[in-house]
Amino acid sequence: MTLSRVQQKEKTRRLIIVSAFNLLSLERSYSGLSLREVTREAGIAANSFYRHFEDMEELGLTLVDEGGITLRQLMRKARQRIRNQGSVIRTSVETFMEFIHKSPHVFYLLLRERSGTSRAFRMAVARELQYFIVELADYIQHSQNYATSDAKVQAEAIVILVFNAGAEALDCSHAERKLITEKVITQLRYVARGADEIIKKHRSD
Amino acid sequence: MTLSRVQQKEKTRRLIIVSAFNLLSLERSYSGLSLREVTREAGIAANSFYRHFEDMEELGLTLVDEGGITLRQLMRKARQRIRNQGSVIRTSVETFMEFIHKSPHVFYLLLRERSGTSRAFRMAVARELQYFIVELADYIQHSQNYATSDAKVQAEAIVILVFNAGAEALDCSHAERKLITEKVITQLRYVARGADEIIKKHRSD
DNA sequence: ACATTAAGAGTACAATTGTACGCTGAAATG
DNA sequence: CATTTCAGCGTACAATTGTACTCTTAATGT
Repeated sequence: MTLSRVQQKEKTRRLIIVSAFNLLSLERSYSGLSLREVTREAGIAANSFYRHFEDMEELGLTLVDEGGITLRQLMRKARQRIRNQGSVIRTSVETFMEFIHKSPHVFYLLLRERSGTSRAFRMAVARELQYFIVELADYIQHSQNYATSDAKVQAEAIVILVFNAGAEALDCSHAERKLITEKVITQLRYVARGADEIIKKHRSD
Repeated sequence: MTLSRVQQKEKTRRLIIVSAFNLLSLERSYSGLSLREVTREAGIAANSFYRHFEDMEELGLTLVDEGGITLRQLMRKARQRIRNQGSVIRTSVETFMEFIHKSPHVFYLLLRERSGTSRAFRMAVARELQYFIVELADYIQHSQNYATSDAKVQAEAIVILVFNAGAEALDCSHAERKLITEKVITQLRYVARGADEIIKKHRSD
């Protein structure tokens, strides 16, 4: 069975994307990757890269987009779990930790490029996190009946704390991860409770 | 006036350190720096680098240490301000924002190497942040009379939120910075209030 | 005063990089 | 069937890299 030209091209494109992801690790960031390394990993000629991407930046932005999709799929799964069993905070955090464990390459990318040297990358990652924040803010707003802005400030704090806990977990053993998970859950409870107290108090003025 | 040999050496060493710091920017991370770039900036021969540092990693760790010292000096200043005028949260945040504005190069380094590709770097930055966290936890513990572990969890959340706000502020205009400052202050109040409620409640069980 | 030491410069080299150019073969088009 | 298109390859080249080696020169130890 022979592939059509567009099918073949798409296949190679996927190959490049997957190879780039595979090269990411704790010791290797996207910005530290060379074009040639990626093509070597993909098993294609260095020049063929240009048939698919303008340069490494374009590939990188594509990876961030793909990573974002993975992240949002996870988010939906978390919401489903919450409906089935309960505890919003615990379920969200545990789902996120599971994500880091299962798709570490995606997390390496988002974590590093979030504060990397390319403004385009930083903004791309920020945009992905915004999806996360907006969805969470929406949930908070409706379940707690807060103003939109209040809910968003709270949601942002939560996402940042979870994200950082994820980063911290990368360098740790499995046992330590459990501790980090419990710690961040406590922190999120502080945020949730504090927001509740302050917003409600302010309301009764 | 001629310098002694050790004085001259120290002077060159400082020159290398300062040059490396100067090369850091929003678009340029330490890991993206080459040994030759640093020596070029310093105006010395590439090989002379080795008279002072084993490799770029050793220089980098030195920079993190120096950055940490700058950060701790700032911390002391903040505590002094608090004694003089009041609001712990607001004063701390504003001092930190001022630090980012005045020593952006140091902040670039800490921000990026915190989640960089070198484990040694990550641990070095984590250690610097730990100083910050421990001091803050100490303050909280004594002023609020919490258990050590409770205070530390809270302090960690606060440091992470402030640090992230700093990172966010880098890409922003002066006006937007003000908004970010206010936002993080709100978030810290949530944490402080939530911790207070939960810990006190737990105590009365 | 002389011998030693060590900081710093200069040259050299192999590796690796991004990318320009031209070719090939097979799919698409007419 | 003849022609066009284009994904992928190979070669080539200039830049840049880290670092090994040797030389110079001036401060230091005796």
